[in-house]
Amino acid sequence: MRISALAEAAGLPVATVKFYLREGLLQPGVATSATQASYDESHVRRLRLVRALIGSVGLSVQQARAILELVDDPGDDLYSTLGRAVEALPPAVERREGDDPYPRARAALAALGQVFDPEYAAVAQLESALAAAEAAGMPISDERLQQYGDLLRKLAAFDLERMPEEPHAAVEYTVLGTALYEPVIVALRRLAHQDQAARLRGINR
Amino acid sequence: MRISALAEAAGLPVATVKFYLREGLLQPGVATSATQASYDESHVRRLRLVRALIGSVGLSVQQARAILELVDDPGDDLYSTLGRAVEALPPAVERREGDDPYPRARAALAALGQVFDPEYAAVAQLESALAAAEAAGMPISDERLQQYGDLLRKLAAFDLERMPEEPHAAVEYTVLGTALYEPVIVALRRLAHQDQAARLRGINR
DNA sequence: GTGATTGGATAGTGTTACTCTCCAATAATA
DNA sequence: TATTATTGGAGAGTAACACTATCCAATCAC
Repeated sequence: MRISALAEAAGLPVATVKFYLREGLLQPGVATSATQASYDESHVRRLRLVRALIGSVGLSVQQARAILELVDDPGDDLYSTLGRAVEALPPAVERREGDDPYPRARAALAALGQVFDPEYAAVAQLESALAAAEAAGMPISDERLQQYGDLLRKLAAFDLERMPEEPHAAVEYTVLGTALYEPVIVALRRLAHQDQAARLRGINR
Repeated sequence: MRISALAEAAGLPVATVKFYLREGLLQPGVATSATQASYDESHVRRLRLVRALIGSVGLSVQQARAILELVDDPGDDLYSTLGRAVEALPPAVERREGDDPYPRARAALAALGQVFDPEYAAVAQLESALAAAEAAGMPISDERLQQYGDLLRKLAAFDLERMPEEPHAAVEYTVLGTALYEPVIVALRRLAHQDQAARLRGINR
């Protein structure tokens, strides 16, 4: 399969496929001569993954590259690989210095009784999200935090139970599951709100 | 308060405050002369909200404007206001035509027994998220869908129970709650995964 | 009265994600 | 074999975005 066939199979312009090659998002094909390379199904699958990450999940090219590198070359520690994946995912936050750089997140996680590594980017992401809610005049109450925390721990437990045994598959599941399932969760939450609102509305009429 | 004091109070450059004024994200101050206007605490609060939406939640200026317009001028129907808010929030999806434009979402919501309006943007967002997971080779199983759906309905029920009575407050709660609490939920899910992974890791050693 | 600040308009900047153009080398077809 | 089409690779161009800077005459503060 040459590049034009690959582009067609993936439903993308050739120029875009070349761009992804240049950016290192797509592995090069096997060069068969100075001006020809051949591609296969694995390239088509990869392009679909790239489009899913960039188009649907909304990652930047840089973020997608970071995620793909982790999937391609996961290292041996699932724990630290997940850490690096979360750092690559939005929202981008800068790591802070000083004692107690994440007071809201620390308090929240302590209230939930969760263990956490302050280096893990999600801590800074939680801090930023809690600060934004507060700044906008809608702080998260302790009660809401407990409720959210409980439900999301259940959700995480479910995910972890279904993690594949084999290390490489486990990394792919964890990293891509984080990136790909979050939009599903957000959409389902919005729909659950509508479902509940519709029921209330039905009752009120 | 003049513009420079306002900018300082919000921790932003004057040029940026002017930019937000131009873009209609910040309500104009009271003009006291041809070259002077006065601002108050409400402008400071608004700027904090704008920065929360743009900086922390990651909305574009356009999306933030759409959300702020809904909060400022909510109309009388909470249901349709929430619909327009969700349309303004990422991920941006285009509405599709034809019969059964959202097959995956339709099937998923039918399996969950949820009522839904196909015009509601979250349906297209769910379709896109499910398609992305599928394209990337990690489709959402029925079992996972049930689990996610159940937990998120519980979460939505909690949110709805705490909705303020007063209509304007209810709209603000619903629209801003959707925009501001989603990042909290995503961060908490990531942290719940880490918590669970750390516990597993502890057991394995 | 004079230097600083203001609102308002316009233009410029850096980043991002493509998209286009060009080229000589090669492949496909007549 | 001749000729037309396509390729990989490199570079430049583009459109959108979120600011940021500059200018200006009108006003303000001292």
